[in-house]
This record gives sequence, structure tokens and C-alpha cells, in this order.
Amino acid sequence: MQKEPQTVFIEYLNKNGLNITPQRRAIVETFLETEGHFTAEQLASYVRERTPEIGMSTVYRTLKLLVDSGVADCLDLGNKVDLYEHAYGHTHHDHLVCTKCGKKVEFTCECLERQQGVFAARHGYELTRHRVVLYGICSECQEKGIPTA
Amino acid sequence: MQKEPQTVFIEYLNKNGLNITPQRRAIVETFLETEGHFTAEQLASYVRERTPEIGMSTVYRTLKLLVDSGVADCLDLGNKVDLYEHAYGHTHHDHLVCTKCGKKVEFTCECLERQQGVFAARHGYELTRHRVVLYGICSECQEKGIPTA
DNA sequence: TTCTATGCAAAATGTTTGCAATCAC
DNA sequence: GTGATTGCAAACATTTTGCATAGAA
Repeated sequence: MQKEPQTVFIEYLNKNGLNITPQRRAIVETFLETEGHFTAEQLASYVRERTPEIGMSTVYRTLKLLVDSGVADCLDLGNKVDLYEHAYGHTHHDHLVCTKCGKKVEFTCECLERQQGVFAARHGYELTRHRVVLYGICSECQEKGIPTA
Repeated sequence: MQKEPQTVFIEYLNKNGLNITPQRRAIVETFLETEGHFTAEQLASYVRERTPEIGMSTVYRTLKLLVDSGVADCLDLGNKVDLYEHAYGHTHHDHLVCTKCGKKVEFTCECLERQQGVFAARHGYELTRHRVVLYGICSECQEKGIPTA
């Protein structure tokens, strides 16, 4: 049986002598209610729908705690914007991104998972993580048919 | 027999009604003399060693032309900084980055090259490109032995 | 001469930080 | 009370843009 993500976060706060504040509560709750991939800015606007008086720095700072506690993952899909997604209880996956509409699909590449260690070892690297992003055009955007420039 | 990269760039300029200026000349030459991965800022400082009066915007604008012409590649290795490398006459490769010292190794993952089309097709995507970055700690940094926090 | 390019300074972007006031425990 | 937290504004780093001047063809 697995812990609730909230619990994981609370325990992380306790363990590190950090306080549980209304802002942090609102941010985690909103974070967990929001599926998919979103920016800090988007999350902030969702949080403000219920708790209007939250500053961006608090959102950024709390997101950092969420990542450290293992509840959130921070993705860099190559847009210069950090995206966040649920991490706790989710298995590792990579992303396929539509370059027209931005739609994202998750997938797992078993072969890369297997192979990456081989490359790393070959060059004497101790692997910590990887990032695989495939870029393409999704079927809907292909139909809309703006030809690929 | 292959064209020289300079030639490719000059032809690109001509074809698009763009001028050949001393600045563009200095930037391409320096770009081609510089091996590896470097930022726009670094390239600018190399160019200025011989041609001191070059503005950053010109460097950025010219790098964009170099990428468009196929002479340069622009990489995003997850540092929020664009890195540039030689593209013309080089085959596609991915990168293995040391998270301590930043050292980069290039490799090719045949299996991903083969597999990526399968994933894309499965989700109805028409693939355009991919980005694979493996992060780890290189052998030298392992020896220096600052334990992985 | 005509259209493109340059360099500067200012804007834009997304994120981080300093700090005084405030809150959790 | 004491130390952690907040919100603001300012700082940041990187890249882009507007514009008047200068340059290529």
C-alpha cells in the first residue's frame, strides 16, 4: 500500500523542519488536482482561483519543495519553460511533443532504458537520469494540413 | 565530394538576398574554427579577439542564419542556455553530459533511431526530430570523489 | 540608390533573491 | 519567542526587438 502524495509532502516538510502554511496547502492541493503538464505560471493561476493572494515566488519555492520531496517532476521540453507533472507513484516515462499544437504524449522506451547504461559505462559515466523528447506533428495537426513549411 | 561549410553559408545568403558583411564573415570563420559546444556569448568573445567591435545582436542574428543554412546546430542540453555546434557534414548524434563538470560526450543510439518511428506511428505523430540527453557523472569527477550529495 | 545590416539600448521572458513584515509552532 | 515564510520589488541571465545610422550591391 502506498502513501498519499500529500502525506509524502507533509512528512518531507516535517523531516526538514519546515512549516505547513495555508499557501503550501493550497499549492499542493491544486497541484495534485491538476493533471498533465503545466507551468509554474499556470499552476499559480489555478491556485488563485481559490486563494487569490499568492505570490509567484511562493509558487516557485513550493514547487521546488514538491520536486525535492519526490511529489513533482520538473520537465524541460525545450521551450525555455519549466513544466511540472505528478511524480509520486508514477513510473518514469518520456515525452512525444507536437510542435504545432504542443500536445504531449507519454511513452516508455524500454530499449533506451536498457541501452543508456551501456553508453554511460562505455564512457565511464555514472548515470543519474536522462531526458528523451521526440518532436513531431500530431494527427490532428496533420489533418488541419498546414503543410510542414 | 562535399561543399565547404563557408560555401554553404554564402550560397544560403545569396539565395535569400542577404549580404555578405565583414561581421558575418568573422562570425562564420570563428564559428568554424571553434570545435565542440559553445554559447553565443562564448562565440562572441572568440570573435572579438580578432574583430572587437561586434555586437551581441549581430552574433545572435548570424547564429540564427547559420542554423537555418544547416551549418550550425542549436542544442538545448537543459541549462537554459543555447549551445551551438557544427552541423554541416556531421551526422546526427546525442549527448551524454557530466552534471559536475559539464563535460560532454557524443554518441549515437541506433536503437532509439530505429524505435522512435514506432512510437510516433503508434500515436499518429509524424516525427521531425528528437532530443536525447543522458546525465551522469564522468569518471574524473567520480574520482575527485565529492560524493553524490 | 535601395534595401539590408549593424549596434545600441530597451524590452521580453522566466525564474531567483533580498528584505521587512508576518506567521507557524 | 524564535525561526521559518511570505509578498513585493528588484535582480538575473539570456535572447529578442525597435530604431536611427551605416554599409553592401
